[in-house]
Amino acid sequence: MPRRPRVTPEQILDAATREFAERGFAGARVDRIARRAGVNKAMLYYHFRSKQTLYRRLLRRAFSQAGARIQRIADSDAPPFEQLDRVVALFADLIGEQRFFPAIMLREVAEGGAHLDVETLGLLAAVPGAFGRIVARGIAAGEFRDVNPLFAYFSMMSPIVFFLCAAPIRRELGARRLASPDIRNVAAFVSHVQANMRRVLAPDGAAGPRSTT
Amino acid sequence: MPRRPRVTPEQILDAATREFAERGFAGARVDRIARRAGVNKAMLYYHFRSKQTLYRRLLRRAFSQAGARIQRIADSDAPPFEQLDRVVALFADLIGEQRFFPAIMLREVAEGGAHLDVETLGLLAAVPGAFGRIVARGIAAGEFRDVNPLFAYFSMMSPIVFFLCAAPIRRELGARRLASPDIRNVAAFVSHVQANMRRVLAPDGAAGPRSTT
DNA sequence: GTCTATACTTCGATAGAC
DNA sequence: GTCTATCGAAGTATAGAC
Repeated sequence: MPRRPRVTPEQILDAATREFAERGFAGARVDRIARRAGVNKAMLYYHFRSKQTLYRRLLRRAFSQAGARIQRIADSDAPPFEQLDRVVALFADLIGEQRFFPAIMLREVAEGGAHLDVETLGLLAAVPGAFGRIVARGIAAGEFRDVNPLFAYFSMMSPIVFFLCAAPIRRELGARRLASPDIRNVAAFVSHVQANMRRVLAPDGAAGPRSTT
Repeated sequence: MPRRPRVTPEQILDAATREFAERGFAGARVDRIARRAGVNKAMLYYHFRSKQTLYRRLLRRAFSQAGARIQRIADSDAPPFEQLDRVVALFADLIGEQRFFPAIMLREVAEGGAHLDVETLGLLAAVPGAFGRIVARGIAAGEFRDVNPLFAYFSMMSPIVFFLCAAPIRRELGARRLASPDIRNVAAFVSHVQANMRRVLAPDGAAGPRSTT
């Protein structure tokens, strides 16, 4: 029975996520990823053919997880407005669990998806896809007003990702008294986005239901 | 009377904006910036001390312009909901004019502001600052409901920046039939965000005014 | 599977002539 | 102000022993 390797590829992916998040694809150093994961460079290249392979593998892992969990909400029999609240909270949770991943998303968007291959693109597309099904179902049920599901996706996801990623800059601005320092509260912002989305999707003339939490 | 230099520092800044947007700070190549601007590397280093100096200078230029133009809207005597519509449209316009800048913003946020010095941070902070004054004035006038102005800023700015930056990826997904290909319409998305913000800021019980355009 | 040592390349920055 | 040539540092990737 073979002994479990001391450092698993999984741990290398974790270290790489952090490095790519902090420095970007070009700025990431394979040396540093290896050191952070507790392996040497040769070991890393043994498990992953190249820096790019490593990068794509961690993207696929994160997109798969996110897509599956959103789809689970879509498949639940909760009413549309509750699914909406839940999916907003899920995004914040995902970021809490994978603290370094959203920065990678931001960079990849900025780069125009330069490092994405077809398989990774497919997994990425499943995320707005699953969200879109929630919105479409709400519209079909007459609970949501008729909006473009992809527009709704961007209106929901972008503020969450942006606000949470910008935490270090907001902290810096607060410390230097360039902005009010009291708005670091992530939970408050998540509630704000939930309230926004209820208003955005409420049918004309209705104020939309209050929080379901 | 001295002859105007063939290539002005201004042109170098433009070339650098594009290069930094496409490749990020670490991925940007000084050689390429020089070539794109039509100067040689030594000339570039003559005008700008280092890669980092160049980078900060272009950030300051863009933040100053954006901050000033938002403040101009805030200083106008247009009613709050119209100022809101205008500032959303302004963001889209700014991106149209400085097509490559938002990608730099996205990356800088992802990086936690690692390349920003105090002066640049100050100019950056003026952007949400000016927007916040529009919101605060609307709240004081009883036209907007009471929301955190910075929350409102992120709710407005993030979708615009994200959606426009993601255009290449959306195009790619459409071409590969991984997503519906028909949603490239920037103008439609801007209208969507304007409508969203009116709903977000409308006082409780009111549906908020219709479009003012 | 694990490691050390290193080959090969690229890049930021500068020297120094004009 | 403008240019050519180049230095030195740092990076990805691999060779080859164990």
